[in-house]
This record gives sequence, structure tokens and C-alpha cells, in this order.
Amino acid sequence: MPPVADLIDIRQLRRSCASCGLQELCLPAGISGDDLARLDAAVRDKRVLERGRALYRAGDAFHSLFVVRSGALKTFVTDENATQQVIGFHLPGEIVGIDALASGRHASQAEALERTSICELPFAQLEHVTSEIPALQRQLLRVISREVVQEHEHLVTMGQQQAQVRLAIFLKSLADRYNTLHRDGNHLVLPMSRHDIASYLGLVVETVSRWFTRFEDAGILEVRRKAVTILRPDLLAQMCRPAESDSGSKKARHPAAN
Amino acid sequence: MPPVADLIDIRQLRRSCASCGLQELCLPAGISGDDLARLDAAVRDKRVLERGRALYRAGDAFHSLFVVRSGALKTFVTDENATQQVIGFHLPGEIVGIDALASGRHASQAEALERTSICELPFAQLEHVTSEIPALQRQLLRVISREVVQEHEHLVTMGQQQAQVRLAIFLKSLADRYNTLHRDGNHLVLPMSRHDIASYLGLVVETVSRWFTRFEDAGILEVRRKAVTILRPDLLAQMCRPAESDSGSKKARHPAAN
DNA sequence: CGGACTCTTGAATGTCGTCAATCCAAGTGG
DNA sequence: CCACTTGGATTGACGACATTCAAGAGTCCG
Repeated sequence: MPPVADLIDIRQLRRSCASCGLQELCLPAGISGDDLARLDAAVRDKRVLERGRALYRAGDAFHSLFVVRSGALKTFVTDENATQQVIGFHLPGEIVGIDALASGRHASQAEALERTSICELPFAQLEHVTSEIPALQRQLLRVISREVVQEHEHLVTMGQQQAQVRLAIFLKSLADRYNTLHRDGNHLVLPMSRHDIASYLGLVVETVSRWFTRFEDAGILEVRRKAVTILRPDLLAQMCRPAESDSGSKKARHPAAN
Repeated sequence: MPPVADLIDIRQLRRSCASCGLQELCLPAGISGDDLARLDAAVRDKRVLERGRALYRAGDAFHSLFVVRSGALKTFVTDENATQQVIGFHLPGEIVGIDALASGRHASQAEALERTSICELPFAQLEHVTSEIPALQRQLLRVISREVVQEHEHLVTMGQQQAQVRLAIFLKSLADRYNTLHRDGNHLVLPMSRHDIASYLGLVVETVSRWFTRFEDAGILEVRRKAVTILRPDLLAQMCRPAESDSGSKKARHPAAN
């Protein structure tokens, strides 16, 4: 993405929710007039994170929820060997930090994958505003619910043991998310490294790399490092289901009981 | 678990949140007096589900959130081949149905693994009460956050490719949850089938079965079908970290960048 | 006592992880 | 401007471990 356009975007969007292009997808959806102004007052000054900078780290005290305004984040946990496990990638309009609400401390780390602009929602003020505006309370829960749904889908993906299916689902879901953001879902510029993708999918880099190549050989993708073009969305969608070993579609991996 | 004790439990707990043994772990935590009574009024008559009965199915319209009072649930999604993929197991005090908030329809199915008692929270009424009681609003978000944290942990487990580690983490986390419920975490009676465990962990039944046996051979567990006793919690905890192939603990699977 | 079911066990196959070498793009310094 | 470095990405050969397939043991329910 051209950095110039990005900068313009940030400038245009800086002022308020009312003038934000994400309005329909974000917390303000369905909120208007006075209520919107009150929500706006609860949103603290927007921040910009350079690539690689952390928004919060595991163990940090919880003060705020955050919404991605532009750019992209990854969230991950780090084990004792400094091995990181990516939990999620977060695009504009998505909320992060919910996992800290239970304990009052962040359990994971959130980090910018590229230059990323963030809206901070100090929780105390957010609570205050939501208690006054029932529609906002509902909308907050909806946005949280969206995250839960996405994590369920991720979980289902990880349940898939075939690597090509995991990668296909990953690409497809990324494309879908690009589409809802009114971007071209067939021309992806992946902000994350192959390592991040591998970690997110429970695979190793080499496997991810190999399947990118095979998808390219099959004419499904064109891959040039971070730039991935989906040439055959239909075939990609087909790869999202597990390959059946034998013809009779009878034996499944976890057949439903009763 | 002796069914008699269970029945007594249900009877004792039936009336209200105020008299419920889960008070500290559930929505009412930190709520008292009048406010508690108002919450109580929003909780619809408790239901009991027999083993195998669905609380809701994928596609059902969303009306309520549900809290497990006693027993256990599994939630799962079913693909076109009727293959089910277990997303989570839910013990007393845990909330289900959040994923339906975003779209207004349930994306998954929730089913009783044993005789299970449920509190239904009709969403319209819950919203009303939470908007009047800020502490309850916060508590609702906390309980939801707990679920998100659990799903993150599940995700990290699935990121682990060694089957024995996945199973060990599963057992350990179940034991921990039993402990917070003031049950004996070292004497588990698994309400779910081996199939369910396998699906939850992204493995096949045979693999799960084999590792149960090997854990038993190693003196870590005593396994008699559903009854699992943890003989050596220390060794089990040790199994929760990936086995290092070579001595130098340097090379990890997804080494942290920078 | 038999039938259906879940669970367990065994042997063979194949996929993905491991290890190692190479390639490529971008950045640095002479 | 070019040699050199650095880090990520790719490719190949090999081996381990989980899945697959198949059969048997144990349990539940009629």
C-alpha cells in the first residue's frame, strides 16, 4: 500500500468517529447525533504505531480497549523459550484487549505489523458512556462477539490437520475481510511474515512456503513475496474443504455421533 | 459423579442467584442486595437438559445467553459432511451463546454432555438490567472475557503439534477448572467421549486413546474409561511443555523475531 | 445373551517437521 | 557503484509421528 495514501487517510480520519470511514463497521454503527458525540469524547487521542512496536505486552495492567483504525496488528503469546504463538491478526474496525478484562492484566502482546493507527478506548470512560447509551452497550457486545466468532473460525481451521486446507482458509478469510473493508480481496498484500502465518496456523515456515508454491503451480495464486493475487477464487474455495481420500463420502474424520 | 448428589444440588440451587453456590464465579460476583434481586428477575426459569439434548443449534435465532449451573456442555460446529468439530467444553459458571450476538443467529450448536442445568438470560432483559447496574455490566464483560481467555488458551494448545502435549494441556486445564469449582481436580470423570476430546484437540480418537495408555504406562495417570486419576500432577505439568529434541534448548519451533 | 457402541491395540502409509543449503531483496559501508 | 552483510523466503532430502485401516476388547442396553 502506498504510504502517501495512508498518511492522507490518517489525516482525514483523525478528528472523530463522525468523520471516520469505518463508522459502519466499528463501534459507532447505529449511533448518531448527540450519542455519537458522547462516544467521541470517550475516545482518547489516536495513536500511530510504527511497524514492530507493541501496543501492549503480556502482564501490562489493563486500562483500555483498542480499535484498529488503519494498518494491522498481530496478537501473540510468548512462552518461556521466547517462542511466539500468533493468536490473531487484526484489521481496521476490529477490537483488541478484551482478554485483559477478566484478570485486569493483558495475557498477550499486540504489535503493529505495519504503520498502524489506533483508537484507544479508556475503559472507565467507555463504561460510563455505554451505561448512558443502551445502543452503544449493545454495539460493544456485538463487536466483541465478532471477535469471538473469528476466533471460533480460527479454532475450526486449526482443527483441520491438512496444511493446504489451513492455508487456503487463511487466505480466503483474509480476502473476505478485505472485501468488507471495501478493498480488493483478490489482491492481497500480506502485512505479516511467513513465520507469523505459520505460527498462526500451527505449522512451520517451510510448510507454508511449500504450499504457496504449490498453489501457484496449480494456477490458484500468483505469489511474489508479500504480494499475493488470487487468480482462481473458485479453486481456492475448493481447497478450503478437506480432500476426500476415497470416493464414497462416508468416512469422515470426526463423524457426528447419534 | 453420583447422580444423587447432583439432584440435591439442583434442588438447592433452583431458587435464585442469591442461594446459588456459583455466586462467586458467575455473573452475580460482586453484586448484592437489591441489585442481585433485579438480576434474579431477569434470569428466566432454569432448565434441565438430558444428556445429548441441544440447548441451541446452528442457525437458531438469538434470544438469550446461557450459563451452565451444573453438568457440562460442548459447543461444536458441523460441516457439510456432518463432521463435527468441538469448539469448547463448558463447566458450571461459564457462559455460552456470545458468538450469536454479532449476527443474531447461533453459529454453533450447544449440547449437554450429561444431565445439565442451565440458567437462561433473555438478552433483552439482561440488557435492561445491566444498563441500570454498572457493576453488573462490568461483570458481564468479565465473564465474557474469561471465555475469550479460555479460547486463546485452546488456540495455543492447538498450535502445539505434539499430540501428547495437547492431551496433557487438556487434562491439566480441566483439572484446574475442577479446582476452581472446589472439586477434586485429581479425580476427573470426563463427561465427554474420546471422540469429543479428539475433535477438540484436532486429533483422531486413536491418537487420544494411545496417549492415555502411554500416560498410564508412565505412571502419570490411572485411566479407567471416563474415570481419570492424576497420579503425578508434577509429571503431567512437565508434559505440558514440548519435548526438546536436542539438548541445547535453543532451537524453538517459532522463534521470536527481532 | 446378543448387538451396538465406544474404546483400545496393531501394522502400514504418508504428511509434515527437521535440518541444511540456497536464493532473493534490501540495506550498509567502502 | 559495487562487494558484503543480513534477514526472510524457498527448495530438497530425510525421518518421525500422527493418521489410516483393520481387528479385537470392553461396556452398556436391550
